[in-house]
Amino acid sequence: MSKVKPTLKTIAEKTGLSLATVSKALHNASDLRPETRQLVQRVAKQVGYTPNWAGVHLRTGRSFVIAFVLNQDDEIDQFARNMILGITMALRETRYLLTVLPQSLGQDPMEPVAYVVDNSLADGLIITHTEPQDPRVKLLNERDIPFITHGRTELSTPHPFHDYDNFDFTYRATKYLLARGRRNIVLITPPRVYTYYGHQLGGYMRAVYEAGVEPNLPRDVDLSAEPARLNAFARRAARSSTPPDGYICGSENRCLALLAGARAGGADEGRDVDFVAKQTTSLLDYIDPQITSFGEDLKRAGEQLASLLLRRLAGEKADDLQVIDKPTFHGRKPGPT
Amino acid sequence: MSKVKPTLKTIAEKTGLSLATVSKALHNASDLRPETRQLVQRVAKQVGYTPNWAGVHLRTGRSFVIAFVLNQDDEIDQFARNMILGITMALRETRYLLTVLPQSLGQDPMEPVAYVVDNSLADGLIITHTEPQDPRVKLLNERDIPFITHGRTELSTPHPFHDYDNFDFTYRATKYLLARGRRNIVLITPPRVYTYYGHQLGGYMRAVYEAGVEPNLPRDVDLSAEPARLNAFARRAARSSTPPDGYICGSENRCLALLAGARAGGADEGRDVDFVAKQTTSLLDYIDPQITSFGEDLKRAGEQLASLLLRRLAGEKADDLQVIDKPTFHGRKPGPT
DNA sequence: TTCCATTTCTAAAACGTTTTCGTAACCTGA
DNA sequence: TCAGGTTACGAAAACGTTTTAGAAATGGAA
Repeated sequence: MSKVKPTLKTIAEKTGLSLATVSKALHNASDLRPETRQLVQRVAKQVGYTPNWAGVHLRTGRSFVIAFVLNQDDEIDQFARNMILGITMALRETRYLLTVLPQSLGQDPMEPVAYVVDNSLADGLIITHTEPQDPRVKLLNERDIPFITHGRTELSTPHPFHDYDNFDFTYRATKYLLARGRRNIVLITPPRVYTYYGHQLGGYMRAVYEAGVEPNLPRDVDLSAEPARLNAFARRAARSSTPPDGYICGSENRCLALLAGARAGGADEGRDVDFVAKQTTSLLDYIDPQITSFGEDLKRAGEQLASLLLRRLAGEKADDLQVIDKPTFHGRKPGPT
Repeated sequence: MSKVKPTLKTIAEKTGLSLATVSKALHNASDLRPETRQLVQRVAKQVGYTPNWAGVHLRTGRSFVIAFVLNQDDEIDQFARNMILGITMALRETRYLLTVLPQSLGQDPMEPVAYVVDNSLADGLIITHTEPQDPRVKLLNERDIPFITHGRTELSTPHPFHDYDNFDFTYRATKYLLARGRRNIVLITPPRVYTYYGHQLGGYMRAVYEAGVEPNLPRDVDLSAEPARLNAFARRAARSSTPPDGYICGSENRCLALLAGARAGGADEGRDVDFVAKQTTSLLDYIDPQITSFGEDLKRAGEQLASLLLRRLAGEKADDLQVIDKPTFHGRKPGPT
C-alpha cells in the first residue's frame, strides 16, 4: 500500500491521459469520449482518488464549508445540539462540511461573522438569535455573502430565513389558558433584543385583548434571566396578593423552575395555576405533572436552514427561501373545567 | 474600498520587497532585519491582510482544522452542546477551526472518521463514546493521525484521552445511598458497548460488595433505552415485591423519568426511594424534589480535549496527554436518617 | 586593496486543481 | 483531392503560500 495520496497526476500517468482530460472526465464533461470518461473513473476508483480540497479551494475560490455561529445563551433547551444535528443531516451526501464558531457571552456578535468573512472561511453562513436590526445581516448583505438566519429581521432587503411562528405559539397558548378559565397569565419573555421577543409578546397581547383580560407584564424583573431566578420569581408571585394562575414559557427547563417555585410558594399545579411550555425535547413526555406544550422541531429547523442555504448557494432568490414553521400542539390535560 | 482580498503579492508590491521576504517577515523569521519585519507587518495590518487558508493548506499540508465526531445518542444531558462549547473556547486565539461531523444512529461508527482521514479534512480528531476495542482508535493509530478520545480504551498502544472517573462516580453514589440505609439499589447502566459501562458497573459492584449487600442487576430490560421506557420500568419496579429503594442514573432527564415512574408506582421520593444523578446541567438546582448528584463538567472536558489535542499536534507524547476528571459532589439532602 | 564570512534578501519551484485556448485528427460533401 | 466543420484531447496558466538554494551587499581582517 502506497503512502502518498493519489492525485489527478497519478491517474493521468496510469491512463496515459493528460491532467486536463482526467479532471474533465471526473466532472462528466461533455466533450470527452464516453470510453475515456469510464476509463478515468474506473482508475480513479481503483486507486482510491479523492480530490484535494485545498487545491479545489485555491483554484475555484469555493471552500465547500458552511459556517454556523453557535450562540451561548440557551433560552431554548437543546437548541445547539438539535440545530447542529439537523444541519449535519442536510449536509451529508453533499460536498459541504460544517464548521462551528463560538459566539461568546460578552463578545460582540459581529466578531465571529466578521472573522468568517475576512478569512473567507465558508461559502455560506447560518446565524441564529436574530435581532430586528441585525448588524450581522447588514454586513453579510453588504458583502453579498450567502447566508440564512434562524429568525426574522425587520430589514428591508429580503434574505433567506427559517423561523418558528412565535406569535402563533403564544397566541394559542394564551387562548388555551383562557379557555381553562385562567385570567392572570404571565408570559415569560425571551431577551428583548431578539426579534421573536416581539412576536411572542404580540401573540400574547392579542389573545389577552380579544378576551378582554388585562395582560400581566412584570416590569421589575428580567424574565429571561437564569432559571434559578425564575424559580424565585414564581415563589414570590405565588405569595402575592394577585398570584398568577397561568404561565407561558419558552423552554421546558425554565418551566420546571417556575413550577417548583410556584409550589414552594404554595400554589398547586392544575388547581391554582397552569403551565404551557414550548417543547423542544421529549422531557415533558415522561415527567409529572403533565404539562401542555407547543412543539418546535429544532432538528428539522437545522435541516431546513442548511438546505435552504444550499439552494441559495445554487443561485435561488432570497424571497423564495423563507419558511415559517407552525407550532404543534401537545395537549396533556383534560378539557377546560 | 478595493474589492479584492490582499495577498502576499499586494504587500510585496507596496513594500518593494519580494514574496519570500514578506512571507518570512510575517512568520518572524530570524534572517531578516527588524526594520524590514516591522515594515511588512505594518503594511500587512494597513491593507488588512489575512492569509488564504487554501494556499497555506496546499503548500504546507496542514488544514488547521480540528474535527469533532458528534455522536447522536445522548445518554448524557447537553453532552454535545457543552462539548462543542468547550472545544471552541479552547480553539479561539488559535488558528484552528472546528468542524463537526455527524455520526448517525444506524451508521457505521467508522464512516465519519474514515471520511476525515481519506479526505485529509483535519489535522486532528476528537472522538467520543469510546469502546474498549475501538476500531476508530485502531485506524487512527495505524495511520498515525493525531487524535484524542473522550473516554478510555483497552488498547495497548497509548493514546491521548480525557475521561470522567465513572468508577468513582458510581462507587461514591452507591456508598451515599448505602449510608442512607438503602439496600436495594439499581444502577441505570449506559449502553454496554462503551468503555465507561464497565467503569460504572465496577464502582457500583465494589461499593455493594464492600457493604455485603446484593447487587440489583435487572436482566430483562435495557436500561440504556429511551427515558420513556425507564419511566415504565420504575413504575413496574415500584409495584413489585422487592421495590428498589435507590437509583443511580447518569443523566438528569433520565432521573426525572425514573422519579415520575416511581411516583406513579406509588413510591414516595425521600421516604421509599432515593435518587442520585450525574449532573451535567443546572437543572437539578431549581426543580423539586432536591436530588443529590455528582457533577461532570462537559464544557471543561471539551476545553481540555481540544488543548490536549493541540499539544499532541505540537509533538508531545501520548502518555503525557491523559487526564481523568473526578466527580464533584452536590449533596442536596439532610444527612442519613 | 583584497578576500572571506556573515547578513539580508530574492528567484523559482512546488503543492493540486480547473479552465481557456489551441491543435491535431477525423469526417463530410463537392 | 481538398476545403470546411466537428470531435477529442492536451499545454499551460493561474489560484496563494512556503521553502530551498543562491545572490548581493556589508563588514572586518589581512
